[in-house]
This record gives sequence, C-alpha cells and structure tokens, in this order.
Amino acid sequence: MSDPDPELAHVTSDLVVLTVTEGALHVALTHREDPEGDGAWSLPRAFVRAGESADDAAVRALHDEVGASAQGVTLEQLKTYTDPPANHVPTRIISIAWLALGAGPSEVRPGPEAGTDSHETQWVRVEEALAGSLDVGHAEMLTDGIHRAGSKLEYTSLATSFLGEEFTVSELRGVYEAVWGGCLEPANFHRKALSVDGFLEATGNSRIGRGRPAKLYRRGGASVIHPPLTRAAIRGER
Amino acid sequence: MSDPDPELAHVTSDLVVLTVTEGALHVALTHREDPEGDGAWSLPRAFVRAGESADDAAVRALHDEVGASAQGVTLEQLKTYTDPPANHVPTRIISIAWLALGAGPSEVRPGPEAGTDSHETQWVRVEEALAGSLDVGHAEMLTDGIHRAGSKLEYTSLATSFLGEEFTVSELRGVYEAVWGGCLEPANFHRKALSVDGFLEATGNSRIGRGRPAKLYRRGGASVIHPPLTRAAIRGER
DNA sequence: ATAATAGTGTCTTTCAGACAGTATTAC
DNA sequence: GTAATACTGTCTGAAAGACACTATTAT
Repeated sequence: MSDPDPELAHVTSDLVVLTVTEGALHVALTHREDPEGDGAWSLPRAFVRAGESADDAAVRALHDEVGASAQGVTLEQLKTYTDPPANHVPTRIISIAWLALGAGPSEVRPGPEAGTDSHETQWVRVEEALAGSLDVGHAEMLTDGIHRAGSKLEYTSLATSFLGEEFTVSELRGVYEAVWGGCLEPANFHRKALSVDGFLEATGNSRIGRGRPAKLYRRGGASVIHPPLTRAAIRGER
Repeated sequence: MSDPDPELAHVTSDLVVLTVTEGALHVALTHREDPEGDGAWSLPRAFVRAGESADDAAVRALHDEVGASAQGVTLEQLKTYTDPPANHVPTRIISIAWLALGAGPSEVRPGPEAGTDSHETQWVRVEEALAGSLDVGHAEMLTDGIHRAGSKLEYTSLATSFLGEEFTVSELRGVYEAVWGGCLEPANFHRKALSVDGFLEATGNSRIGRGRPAKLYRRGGASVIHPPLTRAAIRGER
C-alpha cells in the first residue's frame, strides 16, 4: 500500500432527520444566517472531533441542532460523500450521512426567546426542501435517506419509530403513505399489520376521533416484518 | 456549527471483493509481509489521495491490489468505519468499505515471476477468512459485505455479476446457494429465474456437462427482481 | 338519520414450494 | 441399459388485493 499522496481531511456527520407530521414527510433543516442575506439551508451536521466516533458526532448533532436526545431515535449510517474533491476550502471535508428517525418535531421551535444559540432548526416538507436551495450535496443525501427509509419500511418495523408510544393502525398507515407517497387500502393494511407476529401490541386503550374509536397499539418486539409490507400495494396519488 | 476540536484524518477505501469459485464464496485478501513473520491478512485498500474521490481510490485498489479492472465489476459503498478513535498512530484513519462483485479470480495469481510489486492477493474462503486473523475492523467489514450481498441477491439481478458473459441456470443457482449458504430446489429456482422479466436472456447456446446439456443465458436488462427470489426457500446445509 | 372512521368477511388470483415426471446427454 | 443433470407439469396452501359489509362513535 505504498501511497504517494494521501490526503488529510475533516470529517462531518450529516443528519437526514425525518418525521411525519400532518400526513407529510418532513426533514429537519438548519438555516445558516449568511451575512449576505441569502443564507442556504443545510442538514444538521457536526464535525467528528478527536477521540470521537462518527456515531458520537451524529448523536451530538442530533442533540445540539435538532434538540432531540438519541433516546428512541433510530440512527443508521447512510453513505459517505467525498465529492467534490476540492473546492476553494483549504482542507477537504468528507461527510458521513446518517438517517435519523423518531425525533419528533414536538420539542423543536421552542419560541423565539428560548433558543440558547442559533439552532434555528425547522421542519420542512421534503418536496419543498428538495425544491429549495439546499447546501451542495445535501439534496443527494436527502433523496438517499428517503429511499432508504422507504425500503426499510417494507421489511422492518421501522415505521413505528415515526410514532409516539401509543398509536392507531390508521396513524401507522399514515406513516407508510407519507413515506411511500401514495394510498393504501385501509382494510387490507389493517389486517396485514396485525397479522405480523410481534409488530404491534394492543394496549387496551382507544383513541376517540371522528368515527368509531380506534384501538391503540405500541410497537412489539419484532424488528423484521415477514412477509413484508410491499410497496406494490400503493394506489393513486394521495 | 461552532466546533472546538475538529480532527484531521486520513481516509482509505477498503474493498470486500467477493467471488464464487468451486461452489464457495471467496474473498480477496492481501498478505502484508510483517518483518516479525506473523503477518496479518487484510482487505485490499488504498488511501484516498488529494483530488481523488473515494470511488477513485476503490477503483485504484481494485486494479493495483486485485489486478482487476473496474469493467463489469459492481462497486457499491458499504459503510464507513471510524472506530477505533485513536490507537498509537499519529493520525487517525477512517475507512470507507466497498463491496465489489464480479472481479473473478481468473486474472489473479499470475505466477511468481509476473508480479511487479508484492500484490500478494489471494482468494480465501470466507469462512476461513473470518476464522483467521484479519486486520482490525476488517472482519466486521467482511460480514457486513456478505450480508449486503445476500440481501441484494433477493431483489436485484446482482447474482449475474458473479458469473461470466454466458452462464447456465444451475450456475446461477450455485451463486445463490454459495452466498446464502444453503440449498435451493432446482426445479422451482429454474422456473422462477426464467419467469422474471428481463433477468435472463437466452443466447441459444448450450453447455455440455454430465447430464442433459444446459441452455446458456446472459444477463438481461432488468436490475430489480420482482417478485423477489426469497431467501426463505433455502433448505438444508449445502 | 348521516357522515365518518374502524374493523371483519370473503372471494379471486397469484405464486411459492413440494415433488412427480419427462428430456437429453455421458458412460 | 444406468446415472446424472436439465427441465416441465401439477397440486396445495398461503397470502395479496378488491371490495362488500358490519361496528361504533360524533353531529
């Protein structure tokens, strides 16, 4: 491994933090206040410090910039991005992208006076985020994260990470519909979701709404869904 | 993103190069000749140089250490490893692991006199590689790579990457059996593999063997298998 | 009652998996 | 012929998807 020109680089952990609110998939973005006014949006990120692993940095970014603890948050490495090789920055930065699910937006945006420093993190609909001006490379990370989340919904119990302690089958279906971007047959989804061993666990409680009250469930012990909930069942636009 | 202590690191691309020979899954390993005699085995790797992307380094490692061109080789990023944070090396090294499929062992081991420098790369059965003394972290990369390859066989046409230009359905089945570590019902596999649109394309040729000659196929245009070839069909030991 | 949502019954079709049976070669 | 491998036919059971139907609330 004789190598004439190995390069030194800074390393960051960049987070694709996804959540489902109001039936739509949202991503956490930070707004860097550019002095020139036209500040860009970017994913929450943190440099990997000495003695720290990339995981540690990801957890730190989650805490400092999103204001969420790593408790109950699914954190999974997505991919590492090394392009562009050199812009005009003195040292190269390589970015390890992470997918974070389960950091709900309830804690964020505590009001104008509560913020200690400027973690101006906002939850933006993913379509808007992709249409707007994201930092270089961050759009790719976001689409990669959405695709990964979509795949994992099929064969893992990941969808429950988007929800609170107790949830209804409809709310669970809403997660699938938001991430996959389509409609699912409520009746078939209901049967299917309950048929998977260890996916859902009845709590005995109910939630009243506009129609018949829905039973509440918590996530079960299973992490793999078999047979999978296939994306093929999506119908129509939304 | 005020960060008090961002660390500089070297970056390497480490390759998990898998192939199927003699019905068994093999991995390419390089033997570093340690002066103390007891040299360790490690995955082929290359430092990411200035102006180079991690992909470039992976391709270079594939060429220099495995002696394969990137032509026809499926190269896919696996994961980035940042532990251990600091051993006694002055600068930290973070490793981007890649999965490489399709670099057959036919070109390697050109005989003792042909090697320019010591790319003493050998193909080792994965069970042996995992049992032996791999470099720190490389065992984890190898198991991650095997798992990833196994998953991708289910829903992509990746298996054909392990084979040459023309192959029989039995040879294809052999790939699945080697990677998944089990037996598949030949009759059902045959029907299933041929039923997937765009997976296999008949060439019209045949290969004679011990029994009835088998028709030859080349890979078709499809990259996704639907419905998937499920691992659930594995039976028995081998 | 009506609307709305939750949940069940049931029918059809598709497909996986088992395995019997046929085809084509080498010996 | 036998052995061996390639391939086809057919049966069965499980599950997906469609959709009609019942259940339970708010208004």
